[in-house]
Amino acid sequence: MTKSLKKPATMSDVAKEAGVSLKTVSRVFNNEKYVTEDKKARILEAAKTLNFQPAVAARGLAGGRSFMIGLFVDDASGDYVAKMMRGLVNACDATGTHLVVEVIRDLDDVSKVQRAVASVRFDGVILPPPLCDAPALLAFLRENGVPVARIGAGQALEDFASVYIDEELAAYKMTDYLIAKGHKKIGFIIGDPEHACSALRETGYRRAMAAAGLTVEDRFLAQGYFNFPSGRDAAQTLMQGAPDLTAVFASNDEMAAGAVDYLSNAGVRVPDDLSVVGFDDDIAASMMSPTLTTVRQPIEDMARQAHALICNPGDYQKIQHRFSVDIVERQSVRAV
Amino acid sequence: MTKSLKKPATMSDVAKEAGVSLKTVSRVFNNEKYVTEDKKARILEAAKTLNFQPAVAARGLAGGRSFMIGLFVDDASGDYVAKMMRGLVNACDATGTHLVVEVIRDLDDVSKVQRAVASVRFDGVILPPPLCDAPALLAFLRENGVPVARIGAGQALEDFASVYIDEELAAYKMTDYLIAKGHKKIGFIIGDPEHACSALRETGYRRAMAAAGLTVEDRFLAQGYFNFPSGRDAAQTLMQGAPDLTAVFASNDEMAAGAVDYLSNAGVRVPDDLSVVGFDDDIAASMMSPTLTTVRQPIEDMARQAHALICNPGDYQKIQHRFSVDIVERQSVRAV
DNA sequence: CTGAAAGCGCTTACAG
DNA sequence: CTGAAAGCGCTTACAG
Repeated sequence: MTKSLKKPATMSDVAKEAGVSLKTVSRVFNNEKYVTEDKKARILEAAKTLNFQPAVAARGLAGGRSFMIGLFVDDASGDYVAKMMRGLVNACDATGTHLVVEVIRDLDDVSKVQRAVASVRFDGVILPPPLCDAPALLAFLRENGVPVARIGAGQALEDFASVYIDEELAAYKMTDYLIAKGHKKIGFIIGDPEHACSALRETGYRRAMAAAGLTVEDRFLAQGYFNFPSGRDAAQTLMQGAPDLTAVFASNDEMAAGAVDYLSNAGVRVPDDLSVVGFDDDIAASMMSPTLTTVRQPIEDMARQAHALICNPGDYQKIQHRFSVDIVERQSVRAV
Repeated sequence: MTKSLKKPATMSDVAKEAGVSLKTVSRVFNNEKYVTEDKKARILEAAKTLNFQPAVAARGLAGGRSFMIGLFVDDASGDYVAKMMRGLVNACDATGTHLVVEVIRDLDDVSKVQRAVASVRFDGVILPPPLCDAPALLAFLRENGVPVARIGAGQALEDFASVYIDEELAAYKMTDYLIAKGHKKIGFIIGDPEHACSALRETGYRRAMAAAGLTVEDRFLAQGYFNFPSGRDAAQTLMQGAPDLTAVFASNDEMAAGAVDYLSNAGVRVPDDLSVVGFDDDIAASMMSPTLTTVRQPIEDMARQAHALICNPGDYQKIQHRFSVDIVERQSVRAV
């Protein structure tokens, strides 16, 4: 009736219990073929009664796989990271691999990455923005042969796996959506210049405006940094320079939320006086009021796919996986 | 000029390069004493030029430490998790240890935990709510001798390290704050019953009311589940049954945000018609409008401390570390 | 203060 | 289909 008291069972314990060799046990835990069903069953049963689970440390040392997937982020906060983590943890569970999170603040200093990589020997590393576009980091990982999957990268790179959306097209569509609603003077809040997607989304906005024959005046644009306060500030700038706008497209939801916050405090009603849209379908988008019309990108799925690209030994490089986006219509837009 | 091309350097490489034995190199990387400064310097230099970093897998196998800290959560979303992660990653960086995130959805099913623990052999595991109060999980970890640090646990447990705040006192203070502002009819939105803190916060609220000679009628209470929609629903329930309330204390910020959302859509102005306060100082608290008065608990610091309790070989058990809280005054309360 | 030996728990070739 | 041997890169006792 006593449970396992301290020392975890080892593969040899299982081998002995099942009356087979070490190697045979190893085979079943690695899904190799050539093991009779008979033995396999005995081994699995022995493993179960002994509560055996192969130790990743030993497997790593002997086999060259660490069973560790690195998620490198510049900041662990935010709904974007949370969504990636959900997708990744899920994929990890399904593959017997584990998610280790590393925060890399300085995109130009590779030393921390080098230490992490050298000590953990990740089976692969996931790089969300803005790390996915950091040249120094990418170069280091390439030189050291670390499998990489980039999420939401701004530009394609032949030798790295990548999952992404067409940022420019997405912004184009959203702008077009606003235009279809009758808006002509549409403002735009630019994202953090450090993120490659910022320029792409701006381009999409400009293209859509141009395609509709609408002019983009300088005063229609304001610089933000993908966070709430900068959205607030940008809205203020916009309202001062371009009070004639009927809609504002913030290039992410946090900024949109900041903008709406500023506006409501300034007595500008959304969407009655001004329509506002965002990008990401951040959790904040459904928690604010009015709820925010935004571009949804399937981050959780993208993360899962990124994990797959890393784990499948197939030529993971060269694999570029594009995801499509939807516009989620909520309450923050009004037709004019 | 060629950089490290593939195979990472090993400790033997460093030993050779520095002209010492393997063991001596090992000594300096483990901060053992008895190494002459002279040799130590040579070793460190050799390590640097070779870009050497001890492999955790090898260290783990030989030394019995995995250098992995497990963060077990029931859901990877939310600002609470983000804050913990920030504190933990920070502590990990400082100690050469790594953060592995595992999502445990079923609090009664130990099988997933058992698999993770057996394969990774965590140096320790961090348990935030509600996992920190899950009996089955705790029992398993105890039986297997896994060092544990609980964050925000509802009840003390002699044999597990714990960092926490006095939930009841915090809720008492917040209620008292509202009372000091002249409120007498104060509503309360109860948190998820699965979280031990929910009952404690409710008790704090009730005690403060009683201490002030105020009555808590049943209609002053509504059940929530610590998320936005449930806050919205609870506010509706409250407004229907107790339209005479002048303040509502939501036992976390997400519910408070949901409540405010419902209220503003229902034409109830916050704080003019009704004051609302929350708990946590979630990022949402400063992003909503009005900004939310709430209880701030130092989650990041608590997480760092939890990590320390696990890593310091001292009798980590028995160590119960209490943190204090502050009331953050913002815009959602009005004196009556 | 320093080092040679053994071994951690697996997987990798290699034989059969 | 199965197993015995060697070795992954470190740390642990143990000697000196």
